[in-house]
Amino acid sequence: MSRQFIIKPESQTEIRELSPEFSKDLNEQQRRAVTWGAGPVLVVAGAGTGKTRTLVYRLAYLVETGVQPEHIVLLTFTRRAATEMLNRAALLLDGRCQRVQGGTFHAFCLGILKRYAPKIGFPSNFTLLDSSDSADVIDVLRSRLSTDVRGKRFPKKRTLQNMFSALRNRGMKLEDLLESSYPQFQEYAESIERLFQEYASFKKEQGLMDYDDLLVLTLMLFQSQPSVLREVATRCRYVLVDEYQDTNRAQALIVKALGSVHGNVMAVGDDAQSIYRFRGADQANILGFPQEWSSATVLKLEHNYRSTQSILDLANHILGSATKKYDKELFTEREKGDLPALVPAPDDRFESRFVSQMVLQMREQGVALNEMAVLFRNGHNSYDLEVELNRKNIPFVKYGGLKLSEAAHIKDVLAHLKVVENPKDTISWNRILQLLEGVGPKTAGRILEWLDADSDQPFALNERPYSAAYIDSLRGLFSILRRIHSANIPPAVQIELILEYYAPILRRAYSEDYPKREPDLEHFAGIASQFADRASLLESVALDPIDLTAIDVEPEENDEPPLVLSTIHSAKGLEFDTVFLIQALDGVMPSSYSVGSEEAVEEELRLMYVAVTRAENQLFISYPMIQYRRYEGQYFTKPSRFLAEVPAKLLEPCSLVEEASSSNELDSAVPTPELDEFLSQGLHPGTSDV
DNA sequence: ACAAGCAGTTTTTTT
DNA sequence: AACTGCTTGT
Repeated sequence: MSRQFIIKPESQTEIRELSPEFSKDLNEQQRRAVTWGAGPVLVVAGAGTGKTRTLVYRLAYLVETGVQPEHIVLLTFTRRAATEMLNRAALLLDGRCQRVQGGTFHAFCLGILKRYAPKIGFPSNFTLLDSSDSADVIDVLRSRLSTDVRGKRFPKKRTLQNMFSALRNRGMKLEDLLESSYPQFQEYAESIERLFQEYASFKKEQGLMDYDDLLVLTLMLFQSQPSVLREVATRCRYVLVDEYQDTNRAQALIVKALGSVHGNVMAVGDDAQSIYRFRGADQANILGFPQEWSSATVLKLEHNYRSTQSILDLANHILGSATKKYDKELFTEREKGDLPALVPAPDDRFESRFVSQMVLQMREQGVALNEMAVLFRNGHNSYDLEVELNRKNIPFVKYGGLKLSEAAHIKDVLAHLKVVENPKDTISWNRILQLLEGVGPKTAGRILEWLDADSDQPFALNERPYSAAYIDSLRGLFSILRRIHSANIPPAVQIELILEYYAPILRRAYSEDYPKREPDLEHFAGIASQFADRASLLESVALDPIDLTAIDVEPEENDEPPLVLSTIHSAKGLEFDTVFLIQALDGVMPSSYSVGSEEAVEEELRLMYVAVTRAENQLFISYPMIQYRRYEGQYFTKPSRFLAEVPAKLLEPCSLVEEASSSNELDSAVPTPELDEFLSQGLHPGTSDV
C-alpha cells in the first residue's frame, strides 16, 4: 500500500448558520436535515412533509458552505426528479450548482462504466439494452434450446427476463427464486440456469449491457479494481439519495461503496411508500440503514403541508394495518376539509361519466385542470375514461402505461438507427430484415450469415444467392442505411430519411391501424431532433423511455394545461388539489397477482397509501360494481379490501343517481336481485347526490 | 420450406 | 395491443 497523506478539509471546519432567507422556509425538523454536518443520516420523510424542499435546500446549503458542486452526488429515481431538484437549488444560488453529479443510479453507473468498461472486459462503446431489447436477446437464446423443453410450458421471454433480473439485483440463487416465486417452473431449473449463463456470455461477447448490468458490473468493477473505487469515492464527498425506500440490494451496495471514503451519506425516503418490490426494491434497505451504517442518525419529517386533516386521517388509517414500518404519525395544521368520498358506480361507463362530470364541476369552481389527477393501478384502467374525456373535449395527458419507445412501430424505426450505429447488432438486423416483404425468421437468419459486419462497408450488398422475391426491397434497405451511415447528418435528418423509407412498410404491416401510429412517428421525430448525435439519442431513449402520450408535440400557447391521468407508480412525488382514484377493486388493488404473498399484498396497501396522499383538498375513490369479462359476461366486483373496513367517518360512502329527466337507465343496467345481495354484504350507499 | 394471414389468449407496476 | 399456434398460399 502506498503512503497516505491526510489533508484537512478546506471549508468544512465549521458548519455555518443557514442564511436567514433560507431558514424561514424550513421547519425545525427540516432545518436539522438541511444543516446536517458530516456522517451518515437517514431522513424518514412522510408523504407531503417537504422532502423535495429539504433536499433542494440541502444541496444549496452544501454549496453555500463551500462544498464544491462536483463533489456532491444526487441520486434520484428518475431523471426528471434530478433535473427538477438541481434547477430549484440553482434558483436559490444564482445557478451555482450546475456541476453537481446527479441522475438515476443507472445513468450514474453508465457514466462510470463508459470510462472504465475495458477494465472488466467490455468495449468502451458497449451497447445499452432497454428492457424489450434484452427480452429479445433472451428470446433468441430461448428458441435455440433443445426441443425437449420447447412447446411445453417453458417460461416466456418476459418471465425469464424478470427472473434473471431478480437473480441479479437481489443476489439470489435460482433455486430459491423458483421455489418462492415460480414453483410451476421448478422442473426446468436446469435449462433456466443454462439460459441464464448463456445470456450473460452472449452479452459479453457482443458488448451488450442491460439495466441490471449497469448496477452489477459497476459493483464488480469496484470490487476488482479498488483503485477505481477509491478514485470515484474520493470525489463523492457528499452523497444524497432520494427515494431510498425503492432501492434494491445492488443500489444499496453502490451507495455503500460511494460512501466508503467520506461516509457522508444522506438517504431520504419513506418506508411507507416503498412500491417497487417487483423490480427488486428491498424495503430492508431503508429499515436497515441504521444497522448498515452503524453510526447513522435517523431524522423524521412528520409535519405534512399538503393534505387536509380528513385526507390524512384516511391515509393514516390505511397505513395502520401495515406491519413493517418506522413509527411516525403525520400531522397537519390544515383545516379538516371535506371527507374523502367512496363512490360505487354501476359500471365502467358510469364511473367514467362520474369522473369527467366531476372534473368539469371542479373546474367551474376554480380548480385548474392540471391541479386534478386521475390515478389508477394499471395503465389500461383508464381506457374507458380516456374515451369519455375525448368525447367531452377535456384535454388530458397520461403518464405511465405504454412507453413511446416500446410501441412496435417506434422500435422498428429505432432498429434502423441501431444497426447503423452498431452493425453487429443482430437483434436489430433481424427486426428490420423481417419488415421486408417475403422475409421471415429463416430468411433473415440466412441473410445475416451472409453479411460481413466487420468489413469497412457493412452496408454494401455482396454477391450471394439472394432470392428474387425480396432482392429489390433488400437493395432499398441497404441504400437507405448507406446514406445514413456515410453522411455526417444530424439525427433529425436521419430520422426523416428512415421515416420516408418506412412509411409504406408501416402501411403494409399495420394495415388496420396505421393512421393511429403515424402521429407517433412525427412525435418521435420531434423528440429526436433535439439530440446532437445518434449515439446520445439511442442512449437517452434506452435509459429513459419517453412517455407515449405525455408530451404534446407542439403545446399551443393558449391551450389549457391538461388534466393528469397517471398510474400510481408514475404519480410518485407529485401532488394535486383533487385526486380521483378509480378502479379501486379487489383484484386490481391489490392486484390479483399479489394475493398469494403477504408481502406483495402489503406493497399494494402502500400503493393505496401513495395514491391517497397525493391529494391536497379533495379525494374521490370510485369503482364499478359490475364489470364484463370475455366469456363470463357481466360479473359482480368486490371493492378493494383495503377500503372495506374503513369507517364511514373517515371515508364517506356516496351513491350515483341519474338525473330524473334522463330516464331510468341506471335501473335497467343493473339486475336488481343480485345488486341487493351485493349491497347487503358490502358497502351501503349513502344518499349524497353527485 | 417458408412466409403471411387468421383466430384465440392474455395483459401489473418501470429504470 | 401483442404473442402464440394454426392454416393457407407461394
